[in-house]
Amino acid sequence: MHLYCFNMTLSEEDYIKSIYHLSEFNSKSVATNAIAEQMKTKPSSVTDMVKKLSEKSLVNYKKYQGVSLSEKGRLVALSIIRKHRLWEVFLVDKLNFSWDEVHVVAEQLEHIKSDALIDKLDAHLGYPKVDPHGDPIPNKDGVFTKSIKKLISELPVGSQGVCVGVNDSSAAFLKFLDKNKIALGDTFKILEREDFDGSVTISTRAGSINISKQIATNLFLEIVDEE
Amino acid sequence: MHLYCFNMTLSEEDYIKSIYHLSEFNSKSVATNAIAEQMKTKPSSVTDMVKKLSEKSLVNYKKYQGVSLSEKGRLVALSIIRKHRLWEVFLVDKLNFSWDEVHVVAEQLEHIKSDALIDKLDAHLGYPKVDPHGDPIPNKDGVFTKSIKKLISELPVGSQGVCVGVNDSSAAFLKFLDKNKIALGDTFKILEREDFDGSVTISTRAGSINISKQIATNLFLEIVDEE
DNA sequence: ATTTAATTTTAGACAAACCTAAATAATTGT
DNA sequence: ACAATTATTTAGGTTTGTCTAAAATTAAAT
Repeated sequence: MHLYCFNMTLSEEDYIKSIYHLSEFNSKSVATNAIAEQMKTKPSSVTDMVKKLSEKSLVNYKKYQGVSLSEKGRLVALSIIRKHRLWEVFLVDKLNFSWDEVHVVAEQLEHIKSDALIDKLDAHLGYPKVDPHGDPIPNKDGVFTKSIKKLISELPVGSQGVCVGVNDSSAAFLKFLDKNKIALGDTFKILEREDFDGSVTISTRAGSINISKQIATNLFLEIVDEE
Repeated sequence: MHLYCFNMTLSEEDYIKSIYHLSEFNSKSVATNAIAEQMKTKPSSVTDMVKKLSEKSLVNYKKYQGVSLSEKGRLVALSIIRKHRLWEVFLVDKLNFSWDEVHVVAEQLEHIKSDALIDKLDAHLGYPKVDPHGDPIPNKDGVFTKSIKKLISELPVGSQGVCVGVNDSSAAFLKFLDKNKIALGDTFKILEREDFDGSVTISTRAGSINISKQIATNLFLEIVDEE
């Protein structure tokens, strides 16, 4: 038996992905309203769809009790996320897109149905482990190493890690990073944090620089060593 | 004003493409039944859709008189075909798909909406002029050099050309070509044709070989020089 | 030139995915 | 504990793209 079904509509896939992301951290059940907000639809539409997904055993659902993904649903979600992130790597590594442009296009590409395509794309990209934002790419069976990606503002002094992503992906912010010689893949160490303004001094290849709290809350590090 | 509209549904795009292909050679108007057969739907569904496309000025349509693409519709068709063929090149050149596998996947990829994506893909592939089947790739403005691709069986003795495609793309046929050292991109010259069985002698890099009429009716050459 | 056959269109229905408005259940505040 | 608020569901309607069956038009055949 195949792990996930191919006969899913675009809309069904989007709902599954949405539910996955909403329950990614607080692994409780997800509220109808929360899904409606994320999907930019109305709660009544969500109820309709959730019933449908429940009949397909993709979610666990009891009236008024919220929704959670079944194991089957979780695997579907992970296969979509795998595709999304592989396409993002492709767009950045091969087509020279910048971080902030890839999401919208990947949202479309993630729905392409072809196992062979994804296998070959994966090989072509050299079996990447993370996407351009530093998020882990699940393997074929939905297995992935949980990211220990954290915002600089949330890390203690002494932490060291590889810059793997941004929170704010506006053109302005990316331009700022460029000007300050901060790039994806660089290794940083957090040297000092000022209590009064939350600014942080970090060491980079180009020496040490001080970044504002606002910047610190928008840069993700993948932790290598935490003192 | 943009040359083609982005707010088209998947189904609308498929109909436009279908009408384009049906009127590609006999440039008359296309019959409702013909579209229905190609699209694997019923004639009544075609009538509905054709009315809709007519209101959007994508086709010329008068009751009981058949359909033809408007200039606008033709440009939409060519932009879809451009995408389809670029993706086919990508699948073969970069992901190592074989000729016969790419069509189905490209049918999905051709609907991805992003100008930037197609521009960058085009550049990444080195601005190819033809797809893996030897069919020409229209440029951004829908301009393309009409292919002078012909079956070996239809060419006179003395013709010379580059092998650009196959008619029958079965695994068995592709295997046969492989065994006889015939590959896409090879230059052939037609040396002789036997009247009694239609078999043809062609010169290849590896010397001259005789191919049966059946093979000759399944191999396309892009003509370089015709005596 | 009619009749027959084939093609095309209309009319009415259906499923998917959405909507609004009203009803019901759960939660919160006092 | 119970009224008020918020969250969720139901009921009924819309649009898109499909269908079947019947009616209308065109083409073919004798």
